[in-house]
Amino acid sequence: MLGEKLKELRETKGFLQRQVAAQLQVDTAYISKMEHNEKPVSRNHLKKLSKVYSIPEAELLPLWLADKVLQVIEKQQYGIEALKLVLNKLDNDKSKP
Amino acid sequence: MLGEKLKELRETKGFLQRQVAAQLQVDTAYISKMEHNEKPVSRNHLKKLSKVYSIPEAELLPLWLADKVLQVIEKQQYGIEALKLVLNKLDNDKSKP
DNA sequence: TTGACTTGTCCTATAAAGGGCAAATGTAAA
DNA sequence: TTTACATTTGCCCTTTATAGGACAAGTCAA
Repeated sequence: MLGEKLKELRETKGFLQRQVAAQLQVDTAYISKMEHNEKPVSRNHLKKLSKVYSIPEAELLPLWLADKVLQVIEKQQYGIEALKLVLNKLDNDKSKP
Repeated sequence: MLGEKLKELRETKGFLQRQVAAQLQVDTAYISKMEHNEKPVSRNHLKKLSKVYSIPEAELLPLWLADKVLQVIEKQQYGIEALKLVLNKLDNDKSKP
């Protein structure tokens, strides 16, 4: 999910991977993999990316987290049930902290 | 979430941690930690536990997965948003596989 | 051809899993 | 009020997995 967003941002801003790579001080292959969800994006890179693309980090963070969740449940049975359990629990914990 | 369930199961079956520990071939401290969510439960142990307590693994798996998800989003902002994004994506992917 | 991007392979460092041991604490009964 | 288990907690250790990243070679479009 994050990958697509990053690619889209880069393209609408008209940047080349080479340019973004320079800002993060990595090579272009690394950027390519981020945009294809083949490498996780570190919190640190996420922050830099939000600067490079001039958007609030808050716009990327949910996607970033979602990818991490996705990776936990992918190829696993009961993923949806698990997510619902978690949502319920969070809801529940909120009312009595 | 899983910990509480394991403890409850053990108690209603009237087992001691020592007995369960023997079945899994670990020490009682390890069982205690599982029941307090202080150590993750491996898939393998989960399977054994389902046998020890004579319940289908399917009764434990969602809780087990939920704990893993929880651990990803805990102490993180936008956890709920992320979960909702994931649920949407899964829903979406289902319709066009 | 050249420049942009992708893909595969490899390496290293760090973090987490899996687990033991000892000491502390809880608890019931003699 | 000791004794005897059951459980919990803290600390330690080793192994495995993953993150983070480089590099080379491949593909794709103009």
